[in-house]
Amino acid sequence: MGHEVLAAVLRVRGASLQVMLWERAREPHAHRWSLPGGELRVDEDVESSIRRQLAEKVDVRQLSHVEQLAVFSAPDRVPGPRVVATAFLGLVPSDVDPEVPSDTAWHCVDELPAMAFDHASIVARARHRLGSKLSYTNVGFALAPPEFTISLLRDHYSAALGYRVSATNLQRVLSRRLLLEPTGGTAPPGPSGGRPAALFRFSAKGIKVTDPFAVLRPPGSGRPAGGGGTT
Amino acid sequence: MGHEVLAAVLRVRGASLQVMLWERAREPHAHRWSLPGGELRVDEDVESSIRRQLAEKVDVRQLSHVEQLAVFSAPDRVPGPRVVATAFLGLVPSDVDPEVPSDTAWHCVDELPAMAFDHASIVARARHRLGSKLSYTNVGFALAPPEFTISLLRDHYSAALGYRVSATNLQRVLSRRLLLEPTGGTAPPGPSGGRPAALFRFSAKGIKVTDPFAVLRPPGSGRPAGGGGTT
DNA sequence: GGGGTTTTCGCCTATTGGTCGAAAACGTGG
DNA sequence: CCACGTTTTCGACCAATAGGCGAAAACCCC
Repeated sequence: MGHEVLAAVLRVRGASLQVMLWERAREPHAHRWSLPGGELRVDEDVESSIRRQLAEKVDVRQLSHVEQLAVFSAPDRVPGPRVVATAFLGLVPSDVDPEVPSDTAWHCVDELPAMAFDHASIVARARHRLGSKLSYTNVGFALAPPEFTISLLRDHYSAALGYRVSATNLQRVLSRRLLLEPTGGTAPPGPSGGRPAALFRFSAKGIKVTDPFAVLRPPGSGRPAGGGGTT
Repeated sequence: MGHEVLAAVLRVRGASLQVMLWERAREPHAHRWSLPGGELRVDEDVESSIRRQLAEKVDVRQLSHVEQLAVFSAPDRVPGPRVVATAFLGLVPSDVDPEVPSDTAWHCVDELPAMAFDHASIVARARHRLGSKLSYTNVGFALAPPEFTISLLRDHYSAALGYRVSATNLQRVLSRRLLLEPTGGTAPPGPSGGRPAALFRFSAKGIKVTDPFAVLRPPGSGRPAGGGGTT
C-alpha cells in the first residue's frame, strides 16, 4: 500500500487567496491540476517528506508555516493501486514570489481549475483550517512579511477569511495578545497620499502558533498556563 | 510500507480521565501497553478501519465521538519494517461500561504504565486535543450520558481539563451557546441530601462538534454563518 | 494653503467569562 | 416537626474582550 504526501500551499496575492498547483502532463487525469507532493520514502517522516518535495517547487525557506491537515484514504481516491495521502497546509508570506517550475502556477482558491483526484477537497479543507486558525492562533503572521502595516495585515486576513475585518479591531485584538511589536519605522504612503502607516513585527511574547486558547480557563488565571493565551 | 490505525479512546471515570489500553503478549515490547488498532486493509478508509478494529474491543455504538488526531511517521517508530500510523481520538460516555477483552483495561492518563512504541506520545496528543476542543466545541457532551446534570458535566470537564471549573459558569456559557436543553426531569439527590439537580440533554441548535468558532466574526453577525458559533 | 486620502486613536457599547452570595429544595437527627 | 447541613440554582456584580464610530493626525497633490 503506497503512501504519498501532498500540500496545499496558500498565499495571499492582492485581495485573493491563492494555492500552488501544477498541471499533470500524463494520465491519469492529464491536464488536470494537482497539489505538489509525492511518494513517502522509507527513511523520512511525513513532514520531512513534504518539505523535501516542496523544495523541488519553491525555496523551502520561503515557507513560513507547515502543518498536518488530515489523512485522505478513500480506497478509490486514485485509480490503480491503493495510495493513502497525508495532506499538509503550507503558507508563504506575501512579500516573496518564489520561482516555480513552468508547469506550476498559483490559482485563486475560489476559481479553481479542473482538479485531479480528491485534491479539490484537500484545498477546501486547507482553506477551512486557515480560516479557523486565524481566529485563535497567530498563523496570520505567516501570511505577511516580517515587517508589515496594520492595513496590510487586515487585507490578508480579509482575503483569507472572505470578509472584511476592521483594522481598528484587528490591531487592538492582536495588541492585547501581545503579538504586535512596533518597529518604529513607517511605510511610505501610497500614490494617493495618506498618513504613513506604522510598521510592526510579530512578537513571540504571545501565544504559540498551534496553541488554541482556553475559553474555560484555569481558575484565577487571566490566560492559560504555559506562556500565553488569547481571546 | 505498512499503514496502521490506532486510537486513544478516552472516558471519564469518577474524577479521572482514562484511556483504553491492551497489554502486549508478544515481542516486540511484550508486557508493555499499547493502543488498540491494527493494519489498514486495502478496501477501507482509515476511519472505517479504526471503527472496525475498535469493534473488536468495545461495542462501537458506545463510541460517542471519533476524529482524526495526527499521523505518526517517524521511520523508527516501530522496530522492523516501516509502519506509518494514523492516530484517532475516541470518546466513550461515562454511563456505559463496555465489556473489554481480558488483555484490555482502562488506565488513568496521568498514571500510564510502560507504553509500547510511541503510544505514550499519542495519548498525550489526544489529551491535549480533548482539552483544547472542550473550550470551543461541544465534544464535552460526548463524555456524558444522554441526560445529565450540570454537576456531572462539570465533573467531567474538570477531569478532562485537569482543573476545577465552575458549575455556574459552565451552565451559563453552554446555555448562551444554545447547547443545553432541560428535559424537565430531575435527578435524585445523593445520600447526604441536597436539592435535586435538573436534568439536561444536548441540544443540536448550537455549534457542530468539529466547528471552531470565529473570534473575528463576519461583520454584523453575532455568530458566524452556517448555523452557529460561540465565543 | 486647501481638499482628498489614509492611518491612528480615543470613546462608547455589547457580549462574554468569572466570582460571589443568597435562595431553593432536599435529607437527617434531634 | 423543626433546626441544620448539603447540594443545586439563580441573580447580581465585576472584569475582560470585541465591535463600531468619529475625530484627529499625517501625508499627497494641486
